[in-house]
Amino acid sequence: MGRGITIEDVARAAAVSRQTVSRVINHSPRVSPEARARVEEAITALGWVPSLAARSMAGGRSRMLLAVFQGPASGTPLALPLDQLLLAGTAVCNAQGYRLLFEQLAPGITAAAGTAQLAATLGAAEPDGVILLPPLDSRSDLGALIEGRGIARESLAIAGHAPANAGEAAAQHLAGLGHRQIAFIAGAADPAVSQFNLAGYRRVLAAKGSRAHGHFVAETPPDLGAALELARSWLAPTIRPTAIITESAATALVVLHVAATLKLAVPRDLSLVALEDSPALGSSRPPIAVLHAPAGAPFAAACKRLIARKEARGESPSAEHAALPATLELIERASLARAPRAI
Amino acid sequence: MGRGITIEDVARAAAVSRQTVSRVINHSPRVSPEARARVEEAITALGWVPSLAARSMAGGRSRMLLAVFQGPASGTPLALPLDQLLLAGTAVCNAQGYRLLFEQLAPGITAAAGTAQLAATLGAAEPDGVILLPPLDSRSDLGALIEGRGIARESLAIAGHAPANAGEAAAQHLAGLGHRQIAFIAGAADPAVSQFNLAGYRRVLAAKGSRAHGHFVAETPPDLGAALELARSWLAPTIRPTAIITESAATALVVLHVAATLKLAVPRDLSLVALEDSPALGSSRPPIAVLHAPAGAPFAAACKRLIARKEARGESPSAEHAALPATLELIERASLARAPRAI
DNA sequence: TTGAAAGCGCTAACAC
DNA sequence: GTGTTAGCGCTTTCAA
Repeated sequence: MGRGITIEDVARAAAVSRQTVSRVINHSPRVSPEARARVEEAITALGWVPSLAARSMAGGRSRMLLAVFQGPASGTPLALPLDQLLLAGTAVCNAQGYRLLFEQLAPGITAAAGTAQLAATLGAAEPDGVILLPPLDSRSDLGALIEGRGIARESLAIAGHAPANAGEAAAQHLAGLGHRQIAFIAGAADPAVSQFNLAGYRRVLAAKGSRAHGHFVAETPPDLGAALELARSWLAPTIRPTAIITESAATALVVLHVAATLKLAVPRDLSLVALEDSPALGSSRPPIAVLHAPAGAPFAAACKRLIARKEARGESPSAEHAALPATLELIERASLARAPRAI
Repeated sequence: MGRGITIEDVARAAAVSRQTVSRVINHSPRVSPEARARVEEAITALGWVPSLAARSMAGGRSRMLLAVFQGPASGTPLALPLDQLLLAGTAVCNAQGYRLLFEQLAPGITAAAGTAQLAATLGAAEPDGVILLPPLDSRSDLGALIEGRGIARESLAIAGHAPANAGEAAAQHLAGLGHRQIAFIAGAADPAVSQFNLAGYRRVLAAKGSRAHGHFVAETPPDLGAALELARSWLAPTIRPTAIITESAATALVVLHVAATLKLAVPRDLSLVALEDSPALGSSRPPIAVLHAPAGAPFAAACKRLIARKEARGESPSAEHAALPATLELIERASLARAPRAI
């Protein structure tokens, strides 16, 4: 039905010129209140929505952002929480009248072919801004290509690829609660990430003069059986951790279960933090706290910044493109408490 | 650098008119081989990529598909494997020169507001086709809105919302392997899905004359402790299931662990199938088979069909929009075997 | 087989 | 403040 309504129709209905309609939808101050009112009324009456394609052609702004990521090797699980990015990103973009497009660079693709693919997309879609997702954020050739076209760029660094260290932060937080006997159980999908977190954890304990990292560390992801045994062997003795950091959500649940069987109350006798979230952690008894890098928020922030740059007519494409600091988020849940007085 | 190359530049370089260039990129047969060759050479030489916006305006085809989904209520995990859809969808679309856009309808949004939001997006982006993702696939008002604009539509039905019943299929498969004592442990995020699977499972067992569904069924998702107990209580006795279906991946791992402690060999003494995949299932010993509805494939198929309809100049928007049958995929892994002779 | 003309719907300059 | 004039880069007629 509504197909075919143009700015012309709106202009006629409001008895103004197309330009005035254009000024209204572009928030130009140079429109009289009366005209503006008539135009807005006509717009809603007709249900008109300006065509992105037309605006793109005429205005030189596509109101479109492009997020580029590296596709997973076949069978490999994707390292990126794409759904979170999509959710957070589209929400921000849509709110500002922008669209967000995702572009997948084939996993095993050569540098040259990848550049070509991106170049093609840039040419076709003419995005107003591009976000390079890890591990592409470090590809300077892609960055150069983008900025060479005069397009704004942001690079997203997230957990594991990032300066922020969840292992360190978790240990720090627990130490702040008075804990000294803090354990760590690896379980990240990527061993490199585990090493990174582990190093951070060790740093904190060393700084606090604790030697728990000598006794209470599992460097490799345990399966269910191993995790059960491990937790039992740590928690049954009198000298035991008062807090445990687990990289995987599953292991956190195992620890919780073992604690329960040993009559250890969480969080009174044992604090628990996972470095990975999962719905199950929120519904366990008690729910288990999580410290992780929320990918959605920084991504949304990157989108916002790109849009702001365009809106501000700021023609500073190759300006700042600092990688976002990977901020960590602590989901406080009932599994955290101050350390018991003496241990 | 390359910014500003237009069809005009290519035409000049190839010593033809713009039309000829246009014909070449649109695969018109009415171009001489020589002209075509010159044009193609010029295109690659200049690195020209036709502007989507311009093509959209002039041609009436945006080469853009829109996937609409319902956003998750805050805190709620998304019911849709968005990343899989994104991966599979963009791959198919990009291969055909199309783009795929995702639109999120606010979760608690009213029907009217949802329609308005979709209408706005349809007007702005002018997609060539729209895919309604569950649970939006059943919203006839949205379907009508889309087709009213002359836009092709597909609706995707996936697991749980779909005719295909993973519980039934899993039971059927195990029965085909000779199993009669087949157990079922619920664990889907959505209880309605569990009910659905459970019903299917019961149907199969009843048809086979088995009464296992009287003894070996857990209707509510057990937590870790409950799952351990449950598995032990079922597997320790002489009369026990020879196969177990678990809805959650985590529970499958628990069962595997218990079986190991009881010296039951999987799959010799016990077959195992999960209705949810997870990387951990692939790396357990033995790896655990999965039967699930892969969302990516049917979604990609829907994209393909929408594109094909456009390419075929088939102006049959309100034509067939049959919901895709939710196909199930069995990932055969070493956890499946024929039932032991006697039990 | 090819080219010329005429837009698609909107915005950027300019006038008024 | 408002209208007018040109296009943006491509495809669609229609002629040749």
